Amino acid sequence: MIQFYNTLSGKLEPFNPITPVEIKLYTCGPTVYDYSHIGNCRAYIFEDLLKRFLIFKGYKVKHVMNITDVDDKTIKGANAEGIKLQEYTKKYIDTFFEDINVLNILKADFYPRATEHIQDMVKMIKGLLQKGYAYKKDGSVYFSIAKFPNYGQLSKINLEELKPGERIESDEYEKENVNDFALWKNKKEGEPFWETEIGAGRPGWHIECSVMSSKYLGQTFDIHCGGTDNIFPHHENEIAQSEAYSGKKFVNYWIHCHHLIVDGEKMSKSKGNFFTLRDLLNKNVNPSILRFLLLSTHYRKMLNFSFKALEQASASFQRIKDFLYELKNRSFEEGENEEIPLLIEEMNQNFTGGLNDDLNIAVALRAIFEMIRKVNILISQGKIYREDADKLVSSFNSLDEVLGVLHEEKEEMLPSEILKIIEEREKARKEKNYKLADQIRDELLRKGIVLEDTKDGVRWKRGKAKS
RNA sequence: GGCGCGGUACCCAAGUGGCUAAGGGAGAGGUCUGCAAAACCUUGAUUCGUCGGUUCGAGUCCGACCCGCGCCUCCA
Repeated sequence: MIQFYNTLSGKLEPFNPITPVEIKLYTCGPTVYDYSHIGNCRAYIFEDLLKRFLIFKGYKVKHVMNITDVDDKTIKGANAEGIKLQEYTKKYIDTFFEDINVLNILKADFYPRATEHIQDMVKMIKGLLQKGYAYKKDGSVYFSIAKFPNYGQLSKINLEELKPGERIESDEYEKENVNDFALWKNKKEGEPFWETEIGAGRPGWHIECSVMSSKYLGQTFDIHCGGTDNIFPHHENEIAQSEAYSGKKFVNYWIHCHHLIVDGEKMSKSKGNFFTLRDLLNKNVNPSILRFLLLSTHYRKMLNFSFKALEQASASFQRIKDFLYELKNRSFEEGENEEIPLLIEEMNQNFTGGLNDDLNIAVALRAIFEMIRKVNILISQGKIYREDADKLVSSFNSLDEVLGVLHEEKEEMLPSEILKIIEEREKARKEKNYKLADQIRDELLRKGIVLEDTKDGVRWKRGKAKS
């Protein structure tokens, strides 16, 4: 049985899909005004883990992720560069796809864009006007939260106690109630707009998710994900719009991941601790290791990113890689150990059991590390045979359908000059010229290449460049 | 102010009523090795922020307090 923490109820709940045939999943996608930062990456990776796990459990998943390509920030960005909105957002849409690809995130089935669903939005807004949930004012359309008594159910916010804040003054739109939110924003100087039945203007932010989720997944669907900051007001407003319009429950399970902080502080550009994925790749951070790090903290816990944490994750990750390398490359005798299938079964049980429990990743990873230790002991006792090694490798590959980190990148080739150097060293070793051999080894170490002399010959791997 | 999260070994971190408190990293010891490195094995908290309480029994429940952090109208 799978259970998830549902923000709506504030409790762990058994997961019961609307139809077991196919789970309908909606995840809040990027606003394409900048490169993905590592906080975005964490959210995407969490959603990917969730989705992969559901697939691993045998479900089909229909996944929709929106792309917000018109909003205050994209407009501002395009204007700042003096280019058309589409031209501006295209760049970040492209880089978004590059980023999720680098992180080995499974593709969604649909990536609907706000600008391509204006007519659908107009239709929903018209419906809300007709039903009396929305009103027009100075060319804009607002949702009247006073008409929706359940407002606040997701965020547990009591509107009477919500202090309006200073934002009212800076808001140039007139609303009946400060907490009402815009469904449609009147045309404004210097902003793109659409001529529609409800007037010339552009959509408010929340309406796109309500429209596009129901269009592709139906008016009631299973899971909606996002970061905790989206709970209020974005997701609260989505519920209000969608349920007012359809009269049906919008989403059964709201699953939110917590934020990421850097060195114990909120990540912000002004603090200089703001990292995009690109920044890290430029620092030669291995994306699999980054994925492993972002994956290994439970999604509802705040994740403290630091370069020290990255190093620890790297060492931990390397332990798994070394184990698999050993299984694949060591020469084992023919035969099999009947204990192995039992150990594999135990690992699978523990791994799946952990993830069943609200994606408890720590328990799942423990299952893997316990397996590694047990098998390493058997290897040192000579009790692992060729077939066992093969079975173990394929069992790890199977679990990696969920983790998405171990998959073998293409066998990396070293530059031929370095291969030549390694050969030279081998020759020196055969001639017992250990002084030269050690010299060469140190030289390669400085270049970040670690050599290991094993019984089955020399092995190299990437390490940290040491001076 | 409102809502919420967390404080478990040097670091990260699981565990939410009951055998000896997971796992990973670092450290230490050992195996292997020409020596190394790497890898592998072994090793770690009489104790779970503080103080009370409930209970036969609490890190785990209740209360108070201390500390750190996040969100609160467009930042995942």
